[in-house]
Amino acid sequence: MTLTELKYVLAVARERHFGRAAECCFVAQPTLSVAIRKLEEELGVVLFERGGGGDVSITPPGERVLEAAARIFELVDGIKDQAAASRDDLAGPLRLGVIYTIAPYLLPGLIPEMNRSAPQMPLLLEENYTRVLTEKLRKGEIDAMIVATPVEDPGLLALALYDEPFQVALPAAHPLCKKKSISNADLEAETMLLLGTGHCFRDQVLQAFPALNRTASGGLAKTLEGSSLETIRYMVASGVGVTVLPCTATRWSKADAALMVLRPFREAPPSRLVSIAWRKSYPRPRAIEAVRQAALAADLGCVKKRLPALVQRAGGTRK
Amino acid sequence: MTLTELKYVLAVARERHFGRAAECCFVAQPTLSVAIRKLEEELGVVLFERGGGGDVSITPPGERVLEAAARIFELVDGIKDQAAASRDDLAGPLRLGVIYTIAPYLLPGLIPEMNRSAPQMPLLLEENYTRVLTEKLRKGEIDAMIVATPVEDPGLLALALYDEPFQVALPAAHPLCKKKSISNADLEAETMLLLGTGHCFRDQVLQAFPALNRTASGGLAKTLEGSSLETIRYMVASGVGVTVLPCTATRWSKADAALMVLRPFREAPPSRLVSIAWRKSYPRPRAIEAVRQAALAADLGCVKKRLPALVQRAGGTRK
DNA sequence: CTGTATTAATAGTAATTAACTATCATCACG
DNA sequence: CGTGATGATAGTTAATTACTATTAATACAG
Repeated sequence: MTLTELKYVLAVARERHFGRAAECCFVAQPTLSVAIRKLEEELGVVLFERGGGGDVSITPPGERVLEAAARIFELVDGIKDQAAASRDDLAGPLRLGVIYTIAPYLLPGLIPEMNRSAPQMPLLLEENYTRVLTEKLRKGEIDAMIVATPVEDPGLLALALYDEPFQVALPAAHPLCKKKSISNADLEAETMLLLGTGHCFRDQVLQAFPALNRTASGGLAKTLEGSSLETIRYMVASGVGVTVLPCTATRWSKADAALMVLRPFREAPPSRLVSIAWRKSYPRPRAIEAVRQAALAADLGCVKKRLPALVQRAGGTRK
Repeated sequence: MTLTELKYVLAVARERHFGRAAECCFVAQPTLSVAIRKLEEELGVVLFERGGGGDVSITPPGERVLEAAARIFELVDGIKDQAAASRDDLAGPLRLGVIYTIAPYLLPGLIPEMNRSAPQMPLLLEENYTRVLTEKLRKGEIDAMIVATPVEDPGLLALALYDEPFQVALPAAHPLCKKKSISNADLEAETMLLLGTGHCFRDQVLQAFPALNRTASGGLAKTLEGSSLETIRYMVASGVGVTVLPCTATRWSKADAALMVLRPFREAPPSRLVSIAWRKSYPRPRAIEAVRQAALAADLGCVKKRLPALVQRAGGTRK
């Protein structure tokens, strides 16, 4: 049984005439004769009674085939309609994961931009660690992620969004406030507040200032498990210690500004590269591109936007 | 879009693996790759995400195709099941027309026989005139008819069932009762009770005794419009006149036997040939045969059953 | 009754489509 | 880095489908 045969059955039943039915189907009459006889032989049932000179009439079993065939073609049309509706990459939800240290600062600018540029594509958002997001992305549990580490997974693609320099945040009363800029040596002598393990930003700060990594042995860094950058910011404001923040996390209120001071690095400032990543096989590339464009359009203050040309291709180590 | 393609979609979705899905479908793996890509291109939508080394996952639009495809195959299976059920000629109702002067005498014997030989084939019965039944048979409004005139319609086939001789029915007090048999001359002198126009039996009696046809000019025949043979029988019993009956209509009760007498014809007895007819194109020949066998098996007393060999082919005049 | 027109079936051929074998590209895993 | 597994691709063969031409059967007109 084929859909073509069923289509012919519908046409013959409708026209009650093989010749006219053939015209409707844009085929020659013998095509219908052969196709319908083939189906009749397959089913072992005569579907039409060909009355010599008179017209063709449908038999009771033919009637039943007809009903089912009509419903089959409703479903076929439904498939085509839904496919046409799905053809737009920017339709249907996109599951987007964003790491903890980016989401609160990027999303307020990204979401309105997406609502404008892709109103038919609701974002299903998830905040999590890079490691978890990468795993979920691989498994297809999310469709894209925005992270701040190089994405080297084979099977994933990534594009850089922006470069985010770090700055030093000091309590307003801190002695270092007197300096215009902070040297690495200055910083390494302070009590540094850090995010808990798992946060990539913690690792990035530790990598930039290896000397901080002396916690166990009398420690200059203080790890705050289960915290967020916002929590750390409040602790700085209350004078507990100093910290390093990505610049997107440094746009605070006037009230906060009275309690905290920002200082640039004297030496080459550390920074992190924020990228969007997705499965190489993900079938909606334009959806990714829309998110990328929205991220580039979002007002993030201090960051250096990356041009499309600066593509960071994942799976880099091996050629 | 073809049913084969949809079958492959179901298999790949079920197995999440092109190779295994191909095995399930008893085809080679490239067949699936090509077929599914063809469908994806036709729909303009990616149905499966082929994840490099990992397994295959289905996309949201693929999911929707899957659901529709599953329902399509339910309907396809339904078609096959119903076709299998319809394959038996002796299943499903048979619309049988029988003329007024046969039905009351044949059906009491035919129906139980049919219930025995074809219990899955209910008979939808209609009593009517030969002319009306023939028209309905041609139009496909009934499937077969039992009549007593030669069926000459091209497009129809017929087989003789039995030969039904006529007999004379007289009121018990009638002078002719004294005779052992009735001559045509005797009969033509009597007041003959006849069915109304339209009944073929009326015409057959008039044809056998042309002298009766003098109604207008002082009439020896009395036409009873809208009556049945039973009504005529009662009128004979009440002494209104004599009549001629087919022998199947002469099996009456003892009470009736006290009021009416049957006499054979002296000369070659007139008779009528009862046949079953159907459209040449009717697709259930075994259903017709079952009715024919049941009619031959029915106990009709006096008739001469026709053997299958004595086929009366319709549309006879032209070779 | 005979020729003509109509309609579906059949035969034979051409075109299209589907499937197979062999091979390749990609990626996961020791 | 090889090795094994997986899906894609290429080229060929087989099967199916559709077409043209013709036939058979019937209805209809003269």
